[in-house]
Amino acid sequence: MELRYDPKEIDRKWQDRWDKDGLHRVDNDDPRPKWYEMTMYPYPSGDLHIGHWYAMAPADCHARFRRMQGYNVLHPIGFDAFGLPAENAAISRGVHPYSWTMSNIENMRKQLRSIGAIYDWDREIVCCLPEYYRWNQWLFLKFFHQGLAYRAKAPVVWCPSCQTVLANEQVINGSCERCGTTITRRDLEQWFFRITQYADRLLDFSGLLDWPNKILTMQTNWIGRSEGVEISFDISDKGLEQKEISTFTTRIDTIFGVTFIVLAPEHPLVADLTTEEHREAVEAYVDQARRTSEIDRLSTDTDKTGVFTGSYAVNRLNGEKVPIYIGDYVLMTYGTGAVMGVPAHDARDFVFAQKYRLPVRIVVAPISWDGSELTEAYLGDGFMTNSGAYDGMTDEEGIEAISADIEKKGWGRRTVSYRMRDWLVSRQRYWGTPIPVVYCDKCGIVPVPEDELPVLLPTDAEYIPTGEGSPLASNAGFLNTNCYRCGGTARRETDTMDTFFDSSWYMLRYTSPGYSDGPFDPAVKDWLPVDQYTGGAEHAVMHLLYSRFFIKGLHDMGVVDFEEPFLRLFNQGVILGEDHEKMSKSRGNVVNPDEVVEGLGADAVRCFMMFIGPWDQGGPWSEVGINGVARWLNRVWDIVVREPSDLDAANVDPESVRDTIRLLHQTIRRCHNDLDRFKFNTAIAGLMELANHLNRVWAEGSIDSATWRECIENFLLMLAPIAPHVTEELWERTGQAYSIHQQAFPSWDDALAAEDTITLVVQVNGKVRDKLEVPANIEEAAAQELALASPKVRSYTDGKSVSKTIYVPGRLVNLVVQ
RNA sequence: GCCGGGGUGGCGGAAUGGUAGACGCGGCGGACUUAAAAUCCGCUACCUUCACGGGUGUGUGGGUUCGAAUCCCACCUCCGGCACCA
Repeated sequence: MELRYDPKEIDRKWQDRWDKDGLHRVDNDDPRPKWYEMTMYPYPSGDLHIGHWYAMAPADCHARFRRMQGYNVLHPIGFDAFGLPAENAAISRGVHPYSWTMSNIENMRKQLRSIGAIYDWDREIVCCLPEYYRWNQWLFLKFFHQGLAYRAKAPVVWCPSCQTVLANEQVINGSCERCGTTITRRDLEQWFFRITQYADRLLDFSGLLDWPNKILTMQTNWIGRSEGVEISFDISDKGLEQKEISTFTTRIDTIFGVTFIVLAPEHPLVADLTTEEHREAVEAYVDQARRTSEIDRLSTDTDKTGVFTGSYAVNRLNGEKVPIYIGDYVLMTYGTGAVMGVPAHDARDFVFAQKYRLPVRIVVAPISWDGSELTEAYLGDGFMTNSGAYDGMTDEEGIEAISADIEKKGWGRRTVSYRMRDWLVSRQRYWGTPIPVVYCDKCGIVPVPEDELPVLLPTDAEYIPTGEGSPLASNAGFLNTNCYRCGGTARRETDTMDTFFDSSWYMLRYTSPGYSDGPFDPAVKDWLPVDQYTGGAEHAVMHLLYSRFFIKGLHDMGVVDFEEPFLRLFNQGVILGEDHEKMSKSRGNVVNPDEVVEGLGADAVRCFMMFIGPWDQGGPWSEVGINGVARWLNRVWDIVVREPSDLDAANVDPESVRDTIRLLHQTIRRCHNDLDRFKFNTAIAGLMELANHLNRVWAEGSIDSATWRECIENFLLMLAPIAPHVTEELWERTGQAYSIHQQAFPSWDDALAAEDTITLVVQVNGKVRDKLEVPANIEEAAAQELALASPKVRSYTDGKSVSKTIYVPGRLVNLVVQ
C-alpha cells in the first residue's frame, strides 16, 4: 500500500513531543472534576501481545474522550511483576527472576509507549520493588491485627508442578490455573484471609454503578450462599468422646426421609466409627479416595461409591437407626463434611441408595403422586408425608416448623453455608512478597513491627523450589533472626504472598506512587474510588472478588472511606487469530503488533482494534481488515490537507451546505454517544460516513470554505481520541494551535442536526409498497392522504376497503386492507 | 447437567417493535496508466423478469402484533463460566 504520510515518523515526532511537554502528566490539584479510568495492569511476560493492544488502545481512547469532555483523567499503567510465570521462566533460562522481570519491563515500556496512550509514566508501579511490596506487608499486618489474617492447618490445594499451594479460585477444572497440572490435596498450615466473613457483603452489589451482569452472576455463584440447618445425629451408644455427627442440609423438611448418613473419607470420625469387621474395607476405600485425583473425585459423571462403616446413628426426630457410610461424593471442605442421605429427594443420594440397596422413603409427596416408587429423586414441591406431626404441611412450612423445633430441642440450628472458602494467601515460592512475621519459640507468631518494614526479599537466595517447602527456608541469612518481642532466636516466615495480593489494592497506589508514609497519600484520596475499570472477564472470581473484599476490609479499618474499589466495570472480549481460533504459538496464528505498528503506524492498529466489532465481543484479527482502516486514515489525510480556499464560492449550493452542517452535527452526537458507551466501531463508522460526505461535496465544490474548515476541525477533534498521532499532525498542518489533545470534544446542536425531510414508508398490510420524501413535520392527515394517493399503493388498495391505518410519526403509514 | 452470551450477505459487522444488511473488507465493472500498483467512480443478499416490477430472506419450528432480526414458547447449534456444594 502506498501511504500518503509516514506514520512511523509522525508517531515518533508526537510521542517525543508529548513526552517532552509532559502532556500526560496528571496534576492532583487540577480543578476540573476527576475521572479515574484504569485498565488491568499487564503481566511483564516480556512481549506486548496484540491482546494487550486490544485491552489498552480502546481503553485509552475512552479515557482520552473523558479528558476531552473536561475531566481531569487519571489513566495509569504498571506491571504485575511478581508471580509464578516469571519465576518459572527465570528458572528455565537460568537468570534471576529480578533481572528477567526488570528487563521484560524495560522492553514492554517501549512497546507500551508505541500505543500512544496517555499514561503518566511518573505514576508507574512495579509491584516486585520494595517500595511497592513494603505496603503489601504493611497491609498484611493491618489485616492480621484486625483478625482477618490467620494461620491454620487445612486440606489445601497443591500444584505438584508449581510446587506450591494455590487458592481455590486458582483451580480450574481440578487443574492449576497457571500450568494446567492436575492438583492434589495436602494438609498444611497456611495463611488465610477471612474473605468468608465478608461473604454477605460481597453479595451486595448495590455500591456498584455499572458492572456486567455476567460478573455479578459469577461472583454470586462462586460465593454460593445456602441457607439451611445443621442437624446432628446421635452416636452416643458408641462410647466415643464425640456424641453426635453434625450434618448440613438445605432440605430439613426431608429429615424423615433419611435412610443413611454419609461421611467424607477425610472426616475425623471415620476411624472411630468403623467396626473391626469393616475396618479393612474402610481403610482401603479411604486410601483409594486419597489417591484419586481431584478431577475424578469431582467429576459428576462417576457414580457414587461408598463403604459401610458398620456403625449406626439415630435420627432424633423419629428415633430411627440409620447406617453410616463413607463416600467420596461428600466433600470435607463443605458444610460439616457429612450429609444426611435422603434418596427420595436428592439425586446423588438416590443413586447412592440404588447402588447399596438402601430404602427410599418419600416424605414430600409430588402433586398427584399415586404412591408408586420413584425412578429418580423428586426435587419439586409437595405436601409432607411419612413425617409424623408435620404431615400435610407444604415443604416450605415444614422447613419452618422443623427448624424451629430442632432449635428448641437443641438438636441443631439454622445456619448459612458458603461454597467460597477463605482466601489462601501464602505460597511456597521465592518470587513474591515475604510475609512479615517471625516464629519465636517463646512468643509464637510475632508480626514484624511497622517501622521494621520492608522485610526485603533476599536477592542472593536459592529460588528453585525443592518441593520441601519454601526456597527462602534454605537461606540462613533470611531465615534466622531475632524475635521482635523477646529478642530471642526466631525464624522468619519463608512463604511469600499470592500475587493477587498486589492487585487487590494497586488502585490506591497509582494516586501517589512515591508516597512513603503509607500505601497511599490521604491528601489525594479524592481520586478514589476508580470510576471506570476495564479488563478481561477471566478475573471475575479472583482478582475482582479479592479486591472488593480487600477494600471492604480496609474500609472497616478506616484506611479508606469507600467500600467498592471499582464503580464501573467493562469487560473487553478476546482477540482471535485470523483463523478465528484463539491465538497461540502452537497454532501459528499469533500477530506481532510491533511489526504492524512499524509498517502502518500506531493509529492504524488502534483504529482496527476499535473498528473490528463491539469491544465486549472480541473478534478475529484480519490482515486485509487493518489495511482497510490504514487506507481510510490515508484518505482522511488526503481530505484534510486540501486547501479550503480552492473551493470556488460561485459553485456553493446552500442546500448542500445545510446538508453538510446537519450531517456534522448528527455525527458529533452519534460519535459522542458511541464513545461514551464503548461503541467504538459505530463511532468510527459515523466518522467514515462524514469523511465520505466531505469528499463528495469537495468534488462538487458545493460548500464554502468556512463550512469546510468547520467540518474538518470538528472531524479531527472527534478522531483525536481514536487516532491521536495523525490527528495531532493534521491539527498542526491545518494551522491550529498545539495540542489537539487539550481541546474540548465538539458539542452538537439538536436543531442543526434535525432533518427537515424524512422518507415516509408506506406499507400495505405490513409490506413496504412505496417511499415518499415528505417534510419532517408532516401531520398525520397529510401523510395518510399522500399515502393513499400514491399510484404504487393504489394498485394494492383499489377495489378494497382500508379498515385501519397505523401512523408512526416521522416513519411510516401502514394501510390495513381487507 | 446448570447459569450466561451468541447465531444477520462471500467475510467483520449495523439496525433492540416500524425502509434488514449502515460502515468496512472482499468481488465485479469503469476511469487514470504504455502497463501494473496506488487512487478515484459505480455495482454487489437470494430467486425471477428484456425491463418496470414481483417473490423470498436475520439458526429451525410455532406464537403475539397492523407490522418481528428485535417480544413470547419449544428446539438445534456455537462460545464462555460453573460443575457431586448436600
